[in-house]
Amino acid sequence: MADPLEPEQLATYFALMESVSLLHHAVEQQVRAAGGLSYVQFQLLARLADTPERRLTMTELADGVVYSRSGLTHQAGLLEKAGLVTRGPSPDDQRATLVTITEDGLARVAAILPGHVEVVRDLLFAPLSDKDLPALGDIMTRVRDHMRAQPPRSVTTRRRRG
Amino acid sequence: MADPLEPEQLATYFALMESVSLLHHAVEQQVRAAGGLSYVQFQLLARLADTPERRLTMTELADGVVYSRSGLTHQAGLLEKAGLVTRGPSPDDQRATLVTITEDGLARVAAILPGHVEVVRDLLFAPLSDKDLPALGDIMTRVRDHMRAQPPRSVTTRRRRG
DNA sequence: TATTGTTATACTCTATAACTATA
DNA sequence: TATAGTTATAGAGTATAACAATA
Repeated sequence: MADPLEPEQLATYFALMESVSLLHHAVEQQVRAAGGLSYVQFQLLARLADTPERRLTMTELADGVVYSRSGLTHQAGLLEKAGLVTRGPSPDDQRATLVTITEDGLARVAAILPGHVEVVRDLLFAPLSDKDLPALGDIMTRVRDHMRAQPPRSVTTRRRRG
Repeated sequence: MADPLEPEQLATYFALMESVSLLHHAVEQQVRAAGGLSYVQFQLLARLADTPERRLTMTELADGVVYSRSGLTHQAGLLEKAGLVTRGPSPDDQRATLVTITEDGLARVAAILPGHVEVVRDLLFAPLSDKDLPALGDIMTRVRDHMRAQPPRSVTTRRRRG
């Protein structure tokens, strides 16, 4: 289990991390320039906009975007202060908070999206062939699902070598 | 140019970003638990360790890891204070600072690496087939090289639609 | 003039722990 | 007891602008 990665694995890992770092940096700038939001805030809004009901509980909203409850509370507070979402109690579960995207929030997403798509296309998809797209999509979907299924693997839970 | 991404592109983009976000979070925790470093600090050390001379100028060191000079100065200062690197003038260019990894720095990298590799293998490579690895490596290498070749694309430089 | 790097500063993000309230 | 969320707080990361020194 302590075997080193093969050189090809290592190179692939590094290429993946650096590519996404560069892409993240680029879209972060675009989102901030076009909409005055951080990428995390944009992701949260985009997620809400993509929901039929246009609302999610805090826990649902956090999933995959933010890794601490307090962090999400903070970001949701900023979005609410900016008038892009509202927060209210859930009828189903009195403990839960329903976050709903406002018209302004939808407009903000719409204002950011075209430029965002342009950056992603120019940086990520431009160098890919027609064959690469489904291959990458298939691989990354599988990887994501695998990671989601993993136990949180928090440091405290982590077993050191079996 | 303002055409939306095709659904397959969008799904691929999201899967890529979420996967790497999860992976980044996991390795960040591993690096901090095993070596008391942030991922950026580990990347800087690993980069130095991978160099024949075991030293690079600040500018060379920054490349692809950090996006502001002051940020690198800050991180290099932390690494120096921890005794993991030393900084000194370059004989070739009096303006440049040569950053050299110390024995302690090399030992720190060595202490982190096995667990790091384990996390990467378990999270990223476990769900990949023998065919997927070269495919992903090829694609991400191409994407990275393409992004590196791009003009910085800073917001101020960015042209809006040709 | 352009480049390398540092400093000072300010801001954002994130995480931890303690807490309230509901299931 | 466990879960949903908030608050307060502290720490780390990052970026901007002004600066000094060398090419």
